[in-house]
Amino acid sequence: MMSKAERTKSFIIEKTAPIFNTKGFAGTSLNDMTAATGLTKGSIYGNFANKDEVALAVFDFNLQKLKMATSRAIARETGARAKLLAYAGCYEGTLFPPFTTGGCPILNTAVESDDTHPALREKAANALISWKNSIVELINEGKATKEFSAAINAEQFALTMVATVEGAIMISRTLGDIQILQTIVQSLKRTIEELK
Amino acid sequence: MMSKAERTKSFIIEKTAPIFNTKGFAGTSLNDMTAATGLTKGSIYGNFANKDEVALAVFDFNLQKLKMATSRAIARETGARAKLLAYAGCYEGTLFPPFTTGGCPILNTAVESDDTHPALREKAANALISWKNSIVELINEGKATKEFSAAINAEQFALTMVATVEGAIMISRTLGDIQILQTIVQSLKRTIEELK
Amino acid sequence: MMSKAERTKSFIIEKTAPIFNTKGFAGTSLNDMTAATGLTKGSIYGNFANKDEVALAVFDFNLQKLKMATSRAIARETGARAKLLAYAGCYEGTLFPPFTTGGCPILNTAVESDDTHPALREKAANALISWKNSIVELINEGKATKEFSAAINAEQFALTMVATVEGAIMISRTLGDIQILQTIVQSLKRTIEELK
Amino acid sequence: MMSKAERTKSFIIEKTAPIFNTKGFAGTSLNDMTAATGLTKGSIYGNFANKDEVALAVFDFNLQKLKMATSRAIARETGARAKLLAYAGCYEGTLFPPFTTGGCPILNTAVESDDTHPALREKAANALISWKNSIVELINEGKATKEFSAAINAEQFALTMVATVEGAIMISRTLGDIQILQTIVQSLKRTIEELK
DNA sequence: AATGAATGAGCATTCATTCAT
DNA sequence: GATGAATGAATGCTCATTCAT
Repeated sequence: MMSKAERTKSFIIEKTAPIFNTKGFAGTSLNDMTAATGLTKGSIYGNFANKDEVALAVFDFNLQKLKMATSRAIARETGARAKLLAYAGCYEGTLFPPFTTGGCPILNTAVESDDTHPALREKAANALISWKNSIVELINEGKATKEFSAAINAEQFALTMVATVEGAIMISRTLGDIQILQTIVQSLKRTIEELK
Repeated sequence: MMSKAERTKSFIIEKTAPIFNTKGFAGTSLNDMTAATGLTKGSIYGNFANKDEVALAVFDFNLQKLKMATSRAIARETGARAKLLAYAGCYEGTLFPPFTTGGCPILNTAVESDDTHPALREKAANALISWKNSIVELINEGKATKEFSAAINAEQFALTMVATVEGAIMISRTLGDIQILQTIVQSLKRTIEELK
Repeated sequence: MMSKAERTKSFIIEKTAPIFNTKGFAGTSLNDMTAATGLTKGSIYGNFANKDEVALAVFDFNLQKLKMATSRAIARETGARAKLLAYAGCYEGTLFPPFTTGGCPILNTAVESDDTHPALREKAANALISWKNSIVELINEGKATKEFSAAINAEQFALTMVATVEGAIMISRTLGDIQILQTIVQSLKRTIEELK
Repeated sequence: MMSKAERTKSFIIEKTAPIFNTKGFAGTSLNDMTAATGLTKGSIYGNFANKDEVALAVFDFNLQKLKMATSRAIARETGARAKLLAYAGCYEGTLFPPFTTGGCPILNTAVESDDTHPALREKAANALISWKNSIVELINEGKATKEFSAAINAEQFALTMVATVEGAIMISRTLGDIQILQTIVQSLKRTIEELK
């Protein structure tokens, strides 16, 4: 069972996660955090060493949510191609409210932190690598079952797929038009279907 | 010829552009701006109404630089396919120092501003649309000259291409590895070459 | 035998004494105190009403240590002059680590508290008076045994001696040079030797 | 003529000097400083980089005042012994309000900063050394004019004199009794008079 | 057109203290 | 008797902005 401290930490993380994902790390103030949680500054500092620690925990929380959504979507399918298609598809439903507020946390964190916040940047980098690796693995499984040709450059394909999805989310949110995300994902799905 | 005021405005824009693109709008302080220009706060406020106005002008400046680089790359080539390939290729050299500091200004601005700064968000949105439209136009030219099949969904292709490039820049910068941008752009180029 | 509560109180006093003497009353935080003792804030407040109470007890503890060192040094000698010389001499070994950390607690407390903390100021004042009085007593003993002339102004001599020792400690610690304390104490000893 | 900035800096220094000398560096808050000056925090930070810089400037200001008082007292006299006596005497009038609030700034700064604030500690150390040196110089002048024997250990005498005066101020202020300072200084004066 | 100086709201963080368990 | 968790006021400092000169 969870201790009081663990419960409060989780509570702070859950309540501040959408704010960090919307306003960014620098844009989220301690006042925003007390307003969202109803707690005092002292209480937040009693549970986390500083704002950085909260932000890092929030990133982990957001990432965990994302990973669970994708792995659930993949688990439903059988066959490497079907799993890959499910992978591509699940971002349409996942990265918009109410499931997620403020867009893709990996994208947001990566862009804000790359020149300014090394600890967050590294977390975003690891998330991107792990995402890419899980796609590479799916392709290798497909190669093993002869669904895919052994000639496919799995690394290159995976990187391109991740790039396309992230770029699609960015464009879609900037133009305020979910349709665009769907259009680009549809294009990605065709590429997967045609993969030999 | 430029008036004194116009010259000072340009000077402020040029000197602060790399800072805004690196630290973001919220992360760039008036102190950063006076340090970069050697001017006083009063002088900056004598030439711009507020920090927003500088940021908007800086975005226009960064975008203009980007557009000139791409249009120059395209002008060199003949034929729609060759121009499209040149388009894809030119980001490799353009979005890293010394030409650009801090990555792609459209991406950075879009991600920071989408939920927080409507005026900047709109500028980023317009830049994305105009970028996509110029690709659509190239494809339509290719259709006219029979280089490309009339069946191609130009809108979808253009959006996907922009998304892939922007995502590639993000991943590449987050992992601190230019090679990744090249890998993804290579994949994009093959798609363009195979376009029928 | 000591009760549990008394033992904990003593433990807190011993562990925080060097911190109070080094950082001062205002400069020592409850966090410093929990770090030094390994106890929680609640535990400290369970044994003392507040930070003031700890500081007052710490002063008594430091003073007690000092008094024991001087009375032991004096007890070893016979004759008023010899005892006076021993008195002057013992500060050289007493007021530096490991015996004492942070210098003379009377001096430190007096200077910090004189305008800001009446309760501590009074404790320091009493310590100075009692110190002076014990010197006056030694001189009077010397007068009784004809070691010293009855004409000596004992009060004035004692005050000057205390002032000189305290000033010497201050200079020595500020310049980071124990030699200075020895030089001044040597000068004081000569005055005592020449006392008629 | 003084610039506005220089005048404001001086104003801040003059108004906060008695507070720093009374409450100490750590005990003086920015709020104390705004209350004493009537200025805002922003204005103070526009004129000084941080609280440290104000404290250092305040120390210099206090020291300057002290030095002017002593050098004026010495200048009035002729002969090394007379100057030395004047030196000893002038502390009685100088280190109490209205001339000085909070006691001797060298003593206060030295005791507070020796283990906690290296920059202030060094300023206090330099002040002590310079004070001692000026006494050494007076003694050497007396040796040159045959007022004093060449056998006097000037260094030792000067250190003892500084120690005695500083200790006297401390005791006097802690007991809240100016008489004590006078008693000790009288004892010091007799030592000077008897100096051969 | 530019400067120097000021403002006051806001920032992240630390403080001594309390109290239910 | 001790703990873990919370409080809210205070800390030193930075912010974008203003305006008399």
